[in-house]
Amino acid sequence: MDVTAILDPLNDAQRDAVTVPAAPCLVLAGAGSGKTRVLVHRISWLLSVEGVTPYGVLAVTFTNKAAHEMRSRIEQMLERPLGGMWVGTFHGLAHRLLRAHWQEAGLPQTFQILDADDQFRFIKRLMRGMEIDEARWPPRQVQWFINHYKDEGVRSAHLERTGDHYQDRMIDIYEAYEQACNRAGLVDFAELLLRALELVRDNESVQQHYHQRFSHVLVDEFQDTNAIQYAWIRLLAGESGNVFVVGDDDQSIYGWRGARIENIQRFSKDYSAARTIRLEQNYRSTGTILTAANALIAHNTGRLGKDLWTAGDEGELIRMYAAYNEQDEASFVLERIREWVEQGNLRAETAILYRSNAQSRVFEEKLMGMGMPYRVYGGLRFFERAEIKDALAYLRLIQNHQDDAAFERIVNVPARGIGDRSLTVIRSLARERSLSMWDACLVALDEKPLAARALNALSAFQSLIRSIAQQIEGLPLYEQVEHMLDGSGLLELHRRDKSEKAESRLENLQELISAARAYEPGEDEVEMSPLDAFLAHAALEAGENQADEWEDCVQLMTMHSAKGLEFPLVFMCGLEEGLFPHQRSIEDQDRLEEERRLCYVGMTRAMQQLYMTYAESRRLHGTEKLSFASRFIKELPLEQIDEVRPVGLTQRNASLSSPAWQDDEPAGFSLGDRVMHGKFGEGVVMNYEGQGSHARVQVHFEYEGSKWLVLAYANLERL
DNA sequence: CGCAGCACCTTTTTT
DNA sequence: AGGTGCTGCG
Repeated sequence: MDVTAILDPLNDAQRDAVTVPAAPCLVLAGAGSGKTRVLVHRISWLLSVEGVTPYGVLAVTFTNKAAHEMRSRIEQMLERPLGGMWVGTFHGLAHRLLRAHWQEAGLPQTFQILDADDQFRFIKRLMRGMEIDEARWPPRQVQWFINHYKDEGVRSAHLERTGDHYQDRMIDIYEAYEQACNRAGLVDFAELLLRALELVRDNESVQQHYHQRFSHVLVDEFQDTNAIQYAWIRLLAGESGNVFVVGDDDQSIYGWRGARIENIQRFSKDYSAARTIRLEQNYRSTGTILTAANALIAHNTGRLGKDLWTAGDEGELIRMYAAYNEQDEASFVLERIREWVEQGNLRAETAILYRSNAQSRVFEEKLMGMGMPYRVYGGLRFFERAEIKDALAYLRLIQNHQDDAAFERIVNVPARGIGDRSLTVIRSLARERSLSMWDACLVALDEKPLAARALNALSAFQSLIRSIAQQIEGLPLYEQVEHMLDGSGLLELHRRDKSEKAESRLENLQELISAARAYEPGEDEVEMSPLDAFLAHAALEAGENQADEWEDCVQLMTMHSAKGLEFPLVFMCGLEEGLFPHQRSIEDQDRLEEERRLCYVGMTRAMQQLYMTYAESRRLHGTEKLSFASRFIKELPLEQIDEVRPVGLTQRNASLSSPAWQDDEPAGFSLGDRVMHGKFGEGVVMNYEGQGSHARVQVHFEYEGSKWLVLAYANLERL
């Protein structure tokens, strides 16, 4: 391999990172600075210049997409397949470890993976069995509680009961959940990571093996790692290992699901010899966009610090549009897209970004109306559809009769006379004797605590599962799926249903057969049965967000899902206080800063042109609400902004001299100030408008909620 | 057992 | 507003 091919396309900082001598290294890679390129070239460098074998390399990402892309780009560069190298997601690799060492990990060989939805249902069922009041302990919160602690590496046994009834009961449920999962051979997403960590940590020989094996560990999107993922990296790489992590603290937007932005700071402490390399040259956006994005993110505190720059043009100003309402906002955006397309550009080059999914609606209606093709990201993925999950549950139960989650899901789908009454009896039997539902059925058939009719139904169900299991043994995977669909009655169930939805469900089930036919186990899955591998694949890689034929479409997505993508023309919509930053994040400094990072992520998606819009009035949850321009707009430098005025000026803020969103801060108060009010108590300044004696501030009070106060009368005291 | 009507909630999402 | 999930009835 020619070294020049690896180094020539790189700038100085990138080259530094790619060729850094084997030692811990932190690469702070700004948006659009060639992060993936650095990772790919780094690995190529290690393999072709440093003489590292693929076998010794571990590369971890968060998403399957990133993992696939990384692998294929390395292979393309080196012009050979890279057997032996571990490239995958945290969860995928953890799964691989657990499959390889299922005995040491204390799992049954046929253990199955619970996705978030499976886990939720399972928790709910479990709580019913425990007769826990779902109003006091909402299953959502229980799920959050369990995952939160698992993400921190804390098991129920580590938690102390303090006498706080709420907390203690949570721990009880957590404990029962762990037991139920163990009994059923089920592993949720957080468990994959925790269990794999414990496996490597507590098992000397396993640890030795992987330490020796992985001379180089590389991590993508490091700012998104949670506590356990970080522990995992340290454990696998060893204290002085060659860890090469790439991330951007300014793009950390997943704190709410456990990501620890502090891991970036911690890295330099834990690996004191670590070099830090900054990639600040941006290859994506215009100078104008970068200047504005830099200015915005500068409002955050505790950054590692980084300013993006470009060798390219300043480009056009950022266009700001104050819409009258959300309808007007959508019309404005779509009109601009129409012009863009008329000028001979692609629809697929444009993206409409918003903070929350509900905002897509207006755009969709209008796009539909004008016959413009579009694609909305997000929503249910293939393997998450109800009919597909039913089918998978059959396969799981066939594979492992102890799988209670699967059992509960399909025991009466299609209806076969096993009602709630019967199930309640079976559940309590299972609980009393620590049995799986399946085994509890066997006991019930023996002890007959139910009417003969119910018992017959249960017995028939078990025979059905057994007989399908028997029939499909040894068949090719897709025939196994085919047989199951037929034998279970699932196909028949949807065939009989004459609704439109049932038709698409049938199509999806057909598609499942095709997916099984097309499925090829990865190199790490060859030792599993094809069916187990397929089931794991379905859970870990839920499939495309939407089956997309490559039609030229306008792209609609949340700013979260836009991360990592780029578009020549970007619209950021709904930049209003309460929507973005979201109401729930406004009062907490850390969460507000995460919102600001999200705004930064959104802005840095734009290559050539960026539009930002807000609506002065918006219909949300059925009610009309007046709103104010987002503080993020006010944080952008005016020099980079071109205000697009509607033809007949907007209702409020009609002055032409200063931008519509820019009110002067009222004397003595700025956003985020803590204030005291004689009657309402303590609060935080959230917004302001007007001037002089008309100046008003919006204050969020601890107990009274948000209020608009006229400064001249309110007599606020700053704290 | 299935369906209809009603209360409830509503940020972001990957694995 | 709109979807979801639960309750109560036939």
